[in-house]
Amino acid sequence: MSPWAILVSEVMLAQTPVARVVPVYESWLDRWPTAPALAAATVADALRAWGRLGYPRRAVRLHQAAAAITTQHAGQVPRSPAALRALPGIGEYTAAAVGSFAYGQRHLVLDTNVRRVLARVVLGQPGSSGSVSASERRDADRLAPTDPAQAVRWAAASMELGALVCTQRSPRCAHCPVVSGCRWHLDGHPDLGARPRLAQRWAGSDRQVRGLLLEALRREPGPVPGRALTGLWDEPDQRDRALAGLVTDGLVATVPGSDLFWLPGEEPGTGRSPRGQRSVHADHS
DNA sequence: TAGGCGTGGCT
DNA sequence: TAGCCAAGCCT
Repeated sequence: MSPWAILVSEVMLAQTPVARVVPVYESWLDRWPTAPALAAATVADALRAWGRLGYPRRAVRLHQAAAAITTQHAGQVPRSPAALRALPGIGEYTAAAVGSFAYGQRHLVLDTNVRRVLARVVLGQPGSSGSVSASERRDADRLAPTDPAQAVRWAAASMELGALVCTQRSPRCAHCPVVSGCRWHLDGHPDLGARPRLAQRWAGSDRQVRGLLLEALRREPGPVPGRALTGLWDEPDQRDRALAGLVTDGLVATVPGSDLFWLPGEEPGTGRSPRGQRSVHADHS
């Protein structure tokens, strides 16, 4: 796998089950095998190829990252954590994962699975929450091998352990290779309360409306009148709010007052490079 | 820093 | 059935 392929996989796998990622990932890399290839496409192309993976802003940010890689790094995914971290949509975890799995560097790859494993084994707690703490980094740094190649293996192994064995709801302790040293298991699986985060209501949420609107725009080849979107949701205020949010987030383009909406990159009109017809958001960036 | 951000399978 | 859950990032 190329560093670009690894970067794409990490972005897609964030918050999305691997089984759903695989087909999109394969067709995506088949179409855009390098960052410059994606950068040459439109955001609309990226959003349609993203399909129903969810969190479509990831597709927009991946497109932005591809552009930055093309213009600022000669088309090559950067190696340094700082440069990776500076790319749109690349946070601490993804930068560490790309540095590790693409370039063989030693990093603390603290995704939700690794953090849960460490919380249970080291602290005897059912899980972790919030942002990564200094003590979590100390524990991870103490446990990870010093040698970079071994540290990469350790990172991959600890992620797998959390994803397949030390799972959130039904941990398979009988099959766990480190159960004998797991403080949480030895303590009898205490449930120290601390609910991670209350699940947000889905039905009737702005997220649901955004999903409906974007799905409709993905299906259309070009600009769509706002009135064509009204039938998708019966509360006009919420529909307008959701649409405005999509524009703000760079997922939808429009011209203020025009009542036309489209996926960024497929501007209506003359067909010439339409400077003034980018999204409202882009005009201020 | 808590909350917003999609989607669909699983229990 | 209605939550719960899945390799985060950003503001």
